[in-house]
Amino acid sequence: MLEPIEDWERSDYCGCLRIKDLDREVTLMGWIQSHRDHGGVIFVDLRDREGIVQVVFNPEISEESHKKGESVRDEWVIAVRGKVSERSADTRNPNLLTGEIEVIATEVKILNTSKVIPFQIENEINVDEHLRMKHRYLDLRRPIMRDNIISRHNMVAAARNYLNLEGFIEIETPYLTRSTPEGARDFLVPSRLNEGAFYALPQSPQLLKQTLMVAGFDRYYQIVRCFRDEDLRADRQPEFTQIDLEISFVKENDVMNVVEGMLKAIFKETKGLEIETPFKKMGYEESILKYGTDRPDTRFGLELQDISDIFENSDFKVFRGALDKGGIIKALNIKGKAGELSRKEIDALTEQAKTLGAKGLAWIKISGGEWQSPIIKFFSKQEKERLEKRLRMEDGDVVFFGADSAHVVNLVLSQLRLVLGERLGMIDQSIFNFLWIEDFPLFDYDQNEKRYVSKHHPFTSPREEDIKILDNDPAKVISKAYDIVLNGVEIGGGSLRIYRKDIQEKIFKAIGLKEEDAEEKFGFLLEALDFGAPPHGGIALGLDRIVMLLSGSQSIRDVIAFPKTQKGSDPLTEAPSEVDIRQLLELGIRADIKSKPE
RNA sequence: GGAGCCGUAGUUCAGACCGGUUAGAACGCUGGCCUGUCAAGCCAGAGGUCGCGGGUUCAAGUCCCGUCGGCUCCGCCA
Repeated sequence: MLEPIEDWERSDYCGCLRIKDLDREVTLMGWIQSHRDHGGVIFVDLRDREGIVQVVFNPEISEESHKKGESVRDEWVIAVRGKVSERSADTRNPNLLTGEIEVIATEVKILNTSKVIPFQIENEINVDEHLRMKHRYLDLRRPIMRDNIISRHNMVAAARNYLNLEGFIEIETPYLTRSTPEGARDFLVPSRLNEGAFYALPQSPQLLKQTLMVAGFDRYYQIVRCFRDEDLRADRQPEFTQIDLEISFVKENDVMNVVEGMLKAIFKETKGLEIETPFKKMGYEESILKYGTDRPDTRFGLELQDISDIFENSDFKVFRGALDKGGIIKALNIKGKAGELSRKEIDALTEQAKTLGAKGLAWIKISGGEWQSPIIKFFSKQEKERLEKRLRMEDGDVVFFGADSAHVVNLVLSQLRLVLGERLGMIDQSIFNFLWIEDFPLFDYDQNEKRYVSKHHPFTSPREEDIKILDNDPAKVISKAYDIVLNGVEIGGGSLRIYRKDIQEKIFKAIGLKEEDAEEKFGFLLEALDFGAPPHGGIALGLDRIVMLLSGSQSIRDVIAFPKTQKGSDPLTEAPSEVDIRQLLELGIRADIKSKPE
């Protein structure tokens, strides 16, 4: 039944045929999207990567082709020769780009069959993701997935094109590199030639791209895979792709200009969208204050307000207690939406807040001039007045409160802000809202390890004016780092780097890295800094996340051809897998192998 | 490491709260009819290790314990 392709050559993509191709003899090859057998005439929707066209099998045109048309099933692969003809007015399909025409089959070859597919090849499916991944070759046949992958390709092409024209040189850095156990957990690769030693897959090419600056390649980029052995999320995979770049002899704005130009080109070329540059900028402190996060979604307002001062001497134990423990109190006023939020819904939000570590979620609802709230009875008259004035509370408002450590309050209220923004339809889904966050503190204090740690990474330059307080007031030091945020998603981060050895050593000292440890881990960089390192800076953009936002996908997995599940496994290849004991012996590695029959 | 939701025909789900006859529906699949459909239609039919293991019970898809897997989130992600 199956026939070889022989000398048949495809003349067109199914999805590309139009009325302009009328009367042409074409040869198509593709998959059967659906077949409709009317006993006489048979219709087949033939699909390839460009789309679908209707093929007609008419026994009066070709008895043999019609017979084959009767036998075919969904997802079989066929080749069709036939003539492009115009559909009559009443049989046109406006839902298909090819809907004005159809191909009348004169000759057919069945190239391959298919088992019955486990899920439909169409956009709107609701199928377990494990099943989709196990049959990824089918999942990727779905138009929406195909478009995501193609859109990703177009985006990379646009980025390369822009950077090439701007004088950047793409340079590859090794994937087998050295473990530097600062930051994320490394994926390790045992070295056979050096028993007991390991390579690490790079978390980013950070140190090597800085080395390239010292080498004089003053404008570098790379579309590069990075690896981090941490837990997965909807927007986090253990291997992901960055648009990584680094430039010598620049200031923050120069890097930002390149990124803005590149994103402008990408959106123009892949979406036909004009995005406005330069992007808005916001200081880290302002972002935390108003939005409770360093990646605010600024497509809508709904800002948080710090009201700690109002309750400094309050009798309300919950609020006062939070303050006494060094915490804060913040409020979120949902203007005029009291009618839209039921008590039941507020209770559900409270439960949600608890999963984030809050002890509860206080609220006040104003309706008919009445303040309804389980906590209002604990407020003094003065507190009520100051609250009303500060939050501009009016009839119809709902106010939510967070009182806890700054971390919990910001986490809970920033989440609540997003949930309510979405729920109440305050977000314009058609907008792409870019924002730079700058003036990050250089360090965070790690409570567990009782030491300062780099907020960005230890090669980030502090502001010149802060170098003198590095030793005695590290918490106050501001860095020359910048993050770029799109619709509340961090899509990239970068900084001006340290290019002087003495300052780099000071930073290592500030984060408690001993001289000999610094020497062992980063000795090559420190030495390079001693051989004429130019001032330089750069950024890394998360390619997968940008494609995710650009395509309106809910998960990064939908823009990666072969992603991993939350457990880091791949249902298609069944990676990771156990390995042969002989492989381990060669590597000088012992492991607890669960015995597994052949 | 922790929290939540989910797992029943090929697929998506109902059945579970309140244990009891032969586990249902839709789509898909198979066969038949059908010359203008495009989510084709009509008729007939097949299809189940209720994720897995253990427990309670006269009796478990349903209750209990454990475990595996998928998703979301916290921690983690310099």
